[in-house]
Amino acid sequence: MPPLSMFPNCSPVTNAVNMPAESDPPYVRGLNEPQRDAVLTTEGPVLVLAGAGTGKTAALTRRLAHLIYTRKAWPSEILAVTFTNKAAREMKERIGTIVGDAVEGMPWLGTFHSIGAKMLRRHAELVGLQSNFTILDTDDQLRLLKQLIQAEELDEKRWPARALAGLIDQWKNRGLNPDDLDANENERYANGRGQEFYAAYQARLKALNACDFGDLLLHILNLLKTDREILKLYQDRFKYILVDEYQDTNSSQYLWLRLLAQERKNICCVGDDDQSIYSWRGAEVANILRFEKDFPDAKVVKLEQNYRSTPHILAAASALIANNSGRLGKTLWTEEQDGEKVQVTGVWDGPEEARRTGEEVESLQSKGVSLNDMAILVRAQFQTREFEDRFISIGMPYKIIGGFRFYERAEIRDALAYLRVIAQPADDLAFERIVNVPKRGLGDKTVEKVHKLARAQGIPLAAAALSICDTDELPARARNTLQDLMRNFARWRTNADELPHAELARLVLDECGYTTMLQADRTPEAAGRLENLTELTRAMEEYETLGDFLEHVSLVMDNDASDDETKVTIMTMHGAKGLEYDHVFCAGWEEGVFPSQRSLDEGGIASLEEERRLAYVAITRAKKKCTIFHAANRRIYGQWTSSIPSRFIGELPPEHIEEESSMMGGESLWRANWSERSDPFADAARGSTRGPGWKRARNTGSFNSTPQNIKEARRSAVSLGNKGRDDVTVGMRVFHTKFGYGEVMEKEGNKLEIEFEKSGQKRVLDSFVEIA
DNA sequence: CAGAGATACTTTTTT
DNA sequence: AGTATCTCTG
Repeated sequence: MPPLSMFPNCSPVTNAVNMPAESDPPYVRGLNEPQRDAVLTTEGPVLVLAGAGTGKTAALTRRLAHLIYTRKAWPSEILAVTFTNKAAREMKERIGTIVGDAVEGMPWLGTFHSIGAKMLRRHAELVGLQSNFTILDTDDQLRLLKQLIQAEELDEKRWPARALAGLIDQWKNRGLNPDDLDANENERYANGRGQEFYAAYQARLKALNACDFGDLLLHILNLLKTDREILKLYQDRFKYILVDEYQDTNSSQYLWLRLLAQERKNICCVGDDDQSIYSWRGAEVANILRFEKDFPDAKVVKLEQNYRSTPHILAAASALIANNSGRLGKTLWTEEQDGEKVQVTGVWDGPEEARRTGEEVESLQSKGVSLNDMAILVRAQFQTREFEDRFISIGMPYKIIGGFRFYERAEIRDALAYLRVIAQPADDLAFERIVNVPKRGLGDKTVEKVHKLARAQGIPLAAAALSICDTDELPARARNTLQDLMRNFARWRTNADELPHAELARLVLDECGYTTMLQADRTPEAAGRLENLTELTRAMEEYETLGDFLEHVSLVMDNDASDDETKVTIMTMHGAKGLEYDHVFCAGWEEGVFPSQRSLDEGGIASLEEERRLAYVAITRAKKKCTIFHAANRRIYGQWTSSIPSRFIGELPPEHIEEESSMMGGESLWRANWSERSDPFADAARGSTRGPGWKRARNTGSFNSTPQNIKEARRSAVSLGNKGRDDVTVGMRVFHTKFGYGEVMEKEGNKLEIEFEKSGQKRVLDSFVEIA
């Protein structure tokens, strides 16, 4: 690849028109044929099917650079949508290295949501909002819905706010307004009151001058659909449209794109159906198929040469994903030759998994591999804990991506709530959040009265609070406190005009007693909370206005603390999409964990296939080596459960993997561990519903060699505890065929810790000993 | 009204 | 197991 720095800041050339299209501009050098196509086919619809590690981002950024460089469009005339803010940032950076400062003028590069927010601020009044509307996060949203449900005196147990939130989200993702719901959809909440609640929620949002994530898409979609002028405005503006991770777009986003691209049809979508892992969030892989229907003359480019992984890794991933049906079908290949096989390691339990991973990480580190080149991928957030514990105890630097985000912490949200009330007195949710934080004696009773007044007069809570102070409605004490608070807010609002907002934040935190409260707090977390607040005010300094900052907070809530230290990364597989590491450790590949129990219970085959795509994504993150762990025992919901290896392990071709079990007795022990728990239906079902994975496992005699059907596997993964036998007790002398005589030191379920006379202390299964 | 204690519930995955 | 929310009591 030629150094692009040879063309530093290459500003758009003036004679771009004369530039022969076939000559090689600097930014296409080093690209393969399909990549070149993807970059240079600027006119008309283009669909790029890009397999994992095929240089998709390179092609994408260069395409953008090409458009700018050849002056086909100003940076401000390109709509470029990415899936995450991080991806947007990276793309901006990479384009910057090609076209220099021109990238600064790319206002329309971002996620659908951030672009939606930007548009909505301009046209807010058209949907009944003011342009300084608040973007609610899930927490606010949930509280709001709870209030609605309570107001209707619905049984919250039967109709949880969460469920309603999920439905509304779904509807918005599908581009459905309350009026668009059919009877079927309506029936999905509170016996046919779905529409009613959805509409009430929307009305409430409007009153609060707020919108949720889904609204950022839906409001704009509505505008594009109904307002010809607006549609025209954006159709004219966006000469070129570029969409990354197209397989993860939902209906709403798809409809956006179709409307916007209708006129010029210069739309380029890049995606990989095999990496679609967000259907639970409304993403529709079918959008890829729809693309070719809507744009029949679309040029389809397939990127299939993989530059990332070794052949073994690639082969393993390809074989795995081949188990899915209805794929568009790509054949990834690589010019690389050697490389290590994918390692599959069975361990006893979760802690051992973490220990082994730690050891491998240390060993790699001692060989000179940077911690930054290693990652541990898990299915669900709770799995990170085991690793965190272990890494702390061995002093291994690590970072956990995802999990609680900075702006989701209570103290941060409290601080922001204060600022929100200052910036927007109508923000009831924020007001409610902090009215009694820190505790100032304004409890439920007081708040309820304020609420009542607010509802009666149709005014915001803050306004109601103000006027209730003029009455004798409240006891003197509460009234004085509330009055004080409201005076404070009035003063802070004046301060807001004079002080930089970071200063204002510090002042408010001090004066409202929040700082004092934390200082008085003796719990170990308090110090960290104070630090977080300092960090918050520091971060605020980077933004022009409070509004800018708040927008950043609601939309760009990722917090990769920019630390320069090298650390091992621990994150979910979802979080790993789009990333790559030399060494990848995949943890917890067990039935019930991965594929997750939920996907097995509900969602059927489609959901299982999504899990498989997730597995595919995980494996293809690895450049040099991929290690997969599965544990025989794991604590789930605080309960020890035994589980069997994930079916996905069985789907990996034997010639590309290397299997290992850390347990003595190897496979026989595995078998023993769960063959005992016989399922009454196991015999009947045996051999009938077995997937391809099991077939292979049986032939090669790996650990999961006892025939099991899927149903049984599910059971054992979740509902079977380790009761153990009760005729063996601590202190008893027992005999083990391999280790001889010994004394039971500890008993935990069906596991025994035994001090053997000859072989020392071992951990064995109770079924393997007999009473001596 | 606040703190203690009981009890229910949790774990996908994210903008 | 841990937390988060609800209920009771001072």
